[in-house]
Amino acid sequence: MGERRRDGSAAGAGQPGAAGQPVGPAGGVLPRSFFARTALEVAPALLGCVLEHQTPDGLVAVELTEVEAYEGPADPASHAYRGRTARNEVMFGPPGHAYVYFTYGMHFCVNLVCLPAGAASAVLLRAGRIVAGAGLAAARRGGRGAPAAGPGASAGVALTEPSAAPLPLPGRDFARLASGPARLCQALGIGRPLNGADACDPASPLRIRRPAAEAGWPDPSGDAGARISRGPRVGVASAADRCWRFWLTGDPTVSPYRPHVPPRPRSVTRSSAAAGGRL
DNA sequence: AGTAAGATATTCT
DNA sequence: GAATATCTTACTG
Repeated sequence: MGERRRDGSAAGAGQPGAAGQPVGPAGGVLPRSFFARTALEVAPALLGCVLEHQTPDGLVAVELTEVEAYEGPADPASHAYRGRTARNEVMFGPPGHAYVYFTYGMHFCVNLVCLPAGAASAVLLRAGRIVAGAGLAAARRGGRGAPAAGPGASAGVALTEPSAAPLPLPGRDFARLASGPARLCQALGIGRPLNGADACDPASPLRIRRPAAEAGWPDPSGDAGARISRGPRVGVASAADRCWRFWLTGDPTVSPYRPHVPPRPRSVTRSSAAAGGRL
């Protein structure tokens, strides 16, 4: 299980046309019944599906390459582990909706809710390959050496010059556009306003579509199953033994696994220094 | 290559 | 006050 690849050599292979136009519509929107199962069942089935966000600036779509399942009360790593709060309320709602949360004071992450209303379960969308709107995605990401996103920079970025990041990007940069849950949100322009959006509604700005024509989907037990790997979730301290992270084997957009790193003892913060901390 | 530090919302102790 | 489902930049070898 812990197989992982870090090469980006094949990244350009799936890049959209030089004009950055959509390569073609994916399949129809996933039915709500698709999400009326446990996150553990939904997660691997989501791989290869297409998440798209329509805004006045344009459309950006990604094919999901990496996801993680989070169950509710039985999963110590889940936001729902300790019950309902203002933040995780959407997790307790009907399936197929987006649970967007803000973390580390800077980043957004997006989940898709599973199980019927009343139960809390969701799949975290960790990475994807851009299949439409790569130019817009790159502009949102700041072109390349994007300055660290300040609060509020992830969602309403001023796009004065979309051509600032012409395609094709170098393979490595293209692969990194949505490689990681916060990067994925930034590339798609997903922010707090989309919390609760119905991804199963074709009229919603945020939609989840089935693959255009994936052999073996949605039954991963066939040949397609060989392309899916699984391992422990990234960055979770508790329940690290649960292998609830799923990704497309060898895909360059999948972020390398990072075990949870316990925070270093903070040396001297402003507040502690002001309080008279020694050094 | 790897390691360190910073930004700081939300929740829990 | 401390931890967290993160990412970027700056530094060292």
